[in-house]
Amino acid sequence: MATATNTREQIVDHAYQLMLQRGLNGFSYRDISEPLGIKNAAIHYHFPNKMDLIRALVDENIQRVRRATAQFMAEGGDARVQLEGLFAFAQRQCECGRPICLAGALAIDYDELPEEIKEANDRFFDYSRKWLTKVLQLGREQNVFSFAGQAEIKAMSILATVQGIRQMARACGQDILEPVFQQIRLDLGIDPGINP
Amino acid sequence: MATATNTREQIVDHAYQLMLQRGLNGFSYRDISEPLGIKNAAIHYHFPNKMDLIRALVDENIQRVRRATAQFMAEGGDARVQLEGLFAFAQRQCECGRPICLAGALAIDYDELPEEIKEANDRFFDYSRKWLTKVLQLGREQNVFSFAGQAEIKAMSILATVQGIRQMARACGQDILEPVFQQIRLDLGIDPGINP
DNA sequence: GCCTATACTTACCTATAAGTAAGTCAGGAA
DNA sequence: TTCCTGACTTACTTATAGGTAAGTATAGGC
Repeated sequence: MATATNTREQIVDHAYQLMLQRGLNGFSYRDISEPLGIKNAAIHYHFPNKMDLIRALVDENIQRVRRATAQFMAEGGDARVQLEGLFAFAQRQCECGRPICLAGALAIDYDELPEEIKEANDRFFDYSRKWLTKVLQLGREQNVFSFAGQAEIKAMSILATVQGIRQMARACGQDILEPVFQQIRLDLGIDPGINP
Repeated sequence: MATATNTREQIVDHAYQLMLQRGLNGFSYRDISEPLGIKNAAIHYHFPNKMDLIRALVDENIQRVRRATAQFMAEGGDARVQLEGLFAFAQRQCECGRPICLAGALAIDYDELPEEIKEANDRFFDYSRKWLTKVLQLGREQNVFSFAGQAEIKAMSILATVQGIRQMARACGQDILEPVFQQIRLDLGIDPGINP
């Protein structure tokens, strides 16, 4: 049928939004099927059980970050632009009602997840850390970042800060994002006068 | 009855643990009543509905942080000791199966919460931020911390980092905590040779 | 010894969750 | 033209959730 892939995509889209706003146990198949005007069983047709659906969200999540960073990972580039990309992404997600990221949302339900989903989610963290490590290493070489310690640990630390502030934005509002991003820039010794 | 307050406390204890491990919608009254050898209705007796129970957890959370920091907030003290207290607390919580903090766990379920619980939870964030801001300000005056920007924003940034890394510890294991805490120390220019 | 409040248990209710088996129906291949 | 496959719907099942009303046992005050 012509709408086949379309329905599947719409299910994933809705599930993604619901997952980020309410968590794994905070939404049901009805929350997806009703707004789409389909039946619950239609979701079961595409995703036999809920974990199959969650698996699709995790895969989607990995693909998105890979797409967004593919060029940099292959060819390198301006470190500051990459870092600003991370900030802008978090900002946009907040604005469209997705303050908390998928990997963060799944952390709460972690021991409910089957092993393969844990592994897939871990790959998202691994990839993100590798990307930001490369950004920081290059930025140091380009003399636009300055920080103490290993790039890999600094990368974990910045990812944690972004993760944490997105979580806190739910309570405090998204206005806290930009000041904290500015603090990260300050801590990286970024000269505000020089734009990339 | 002699066991009255005891039962109530045990309910709160179990609920606290379950809330942190599975999130608001990830545990049921049965998960509390069964291990305690009581009936679901006994929980309803103490907490007429689930939100009353959650409210008790949030109150408990605020009281704990106030107790832990009361002396410093009244009289001041060594800034490094306070900061290490935060790190040690996070470390201990991870070790006893509570990687994610209550306020963070509730962030996922935020729009499900009644207004009064949101406000109570916000007070936890506010209080934590005020405490850490004071720690950073004093540390700067004591010449043991050095950082760029406002103490209040730096405080938010550090709280976010701790919050975020605790979330990530669920996936990556608690071994990532200490390196990231060390990064926070480095970023604060803490001299590792001088112990408080 | 009776009374009352506290701290429960027993026995229910209703709603909703995830999931399934069987049927429908359109469109393309043989 | 028939038949098969993909994409569903209809109509169910079973389990569990949160919640309630009425009853019970015990301790302490009078």
